Amino acid sequence: MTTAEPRSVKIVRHDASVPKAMKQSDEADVVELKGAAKTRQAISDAARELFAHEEYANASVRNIASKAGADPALVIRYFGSKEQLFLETVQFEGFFELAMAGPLEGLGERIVSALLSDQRDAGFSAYRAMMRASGSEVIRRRLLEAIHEMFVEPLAPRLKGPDAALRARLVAAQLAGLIDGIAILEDAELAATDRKRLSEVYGAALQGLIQP
Amino acid sequence: MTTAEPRSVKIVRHDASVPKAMKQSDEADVVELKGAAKTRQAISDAARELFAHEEYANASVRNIASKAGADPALVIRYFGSKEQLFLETVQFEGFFELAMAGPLEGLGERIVSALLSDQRDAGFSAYRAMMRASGSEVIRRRLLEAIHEMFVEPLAPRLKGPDAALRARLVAAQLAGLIDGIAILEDAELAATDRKRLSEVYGAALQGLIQP
DNA sequence: GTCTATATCTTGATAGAC
DNA sequence: GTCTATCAAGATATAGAC
Repeated sequence: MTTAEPRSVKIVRHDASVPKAMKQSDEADVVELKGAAKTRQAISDAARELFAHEEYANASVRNIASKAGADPALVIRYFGSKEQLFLETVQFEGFFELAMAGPLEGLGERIVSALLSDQRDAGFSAYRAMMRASGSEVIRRRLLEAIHEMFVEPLAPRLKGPDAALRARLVAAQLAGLIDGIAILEDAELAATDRKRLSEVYGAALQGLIQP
Repeated sequence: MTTAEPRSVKIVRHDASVPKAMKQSDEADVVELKGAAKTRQAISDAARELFAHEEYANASVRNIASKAGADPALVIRYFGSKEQLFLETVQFEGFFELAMAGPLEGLGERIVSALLSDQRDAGFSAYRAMMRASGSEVIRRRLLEAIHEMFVEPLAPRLKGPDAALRARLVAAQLAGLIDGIAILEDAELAATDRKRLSEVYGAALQGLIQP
């Protein structure tokens, strides 16, 4: 079943496959993967996909290996454990940075809008996967850290008035609640709502905490 | 091939030391349950407790039975399946009704305040349990129904202005995000925040959707 | 480097003795 | 009514042949 054919695949290498040594060049260089590196990448991709759409308990090592066209034993061999594999593959991307970069005026609407356009991408999936796996303390803490890094830390220093840190954290909470409804509970009415309208209405609620 | 060796590790029966005062609930404890009804009740209580604090996959039938001091076979016998047991035990209570009953003025703050005082009760636990088990479509739908019954349906008809139904749904989303932070991710900073201050700040954000 | 084979454990659920 | 005994399936993880 597995490809004994020595075909190589072009991928963009991030820091995921780099153990500990810091790369001097921070450009994402395109490399040709062969052998173990290729297999490892295939496992990583398959894991990201399965963790995103399946339940944590259901995304088994066997299923991941099968989807990757690799052997289950290699999954453990390369990543140590299933939980470690989860932590290395399920990550957020900086898709809020653009929205966050602009002025405080209209920021609430831009954040919601950015979230809604990510619907098929990594943001929703990572949050859903981590919430469903939040019985694990390691994963729970990872998600909490991500929330602080993505929202509270960039946003809090910019907010005027009292309780800036608290308000920044609560903006993140508002967003989390929206993801709960759309991406986790799959609320059909919410998903069917016009994005622009949703961005306006909910964005105004966020804005109420950003500029009280 | 199960263990032919007579191991000493077994399920400890608590018959000799049954904790009579397990729950001090002031409801319906006047009736002494006996036999099957008593066992069923013990299983139900243990399940509610375990589903609330453990991961769904980790709250096994065996663990539930062990905690209830009953036999694992009886769990299935009485409730049919693990999922059915979940649906029969994990339920919301109407703890928002009081807050919802008052005037629209200050409703946001009252809702948040009601939520925060429930911290140890059924509301938080049920939401956390259902979110973590949201890989099951049945459970996912149950939670979505509860959100609509508790929030959208009572609230939407009272809201003035456009998008009343959407705004009511989004108020529920705001609340869900707060529960995510406090009860699921166990954000220490959020939990340590003064309740009154939190009710005021986040309540104002809710109020922005209730009375735009 | 990869995969076959398996060890070990746990799950939900069932059958039948007591 | 309760529990012993067990099933069949599936999980993670490991050892060692190729």
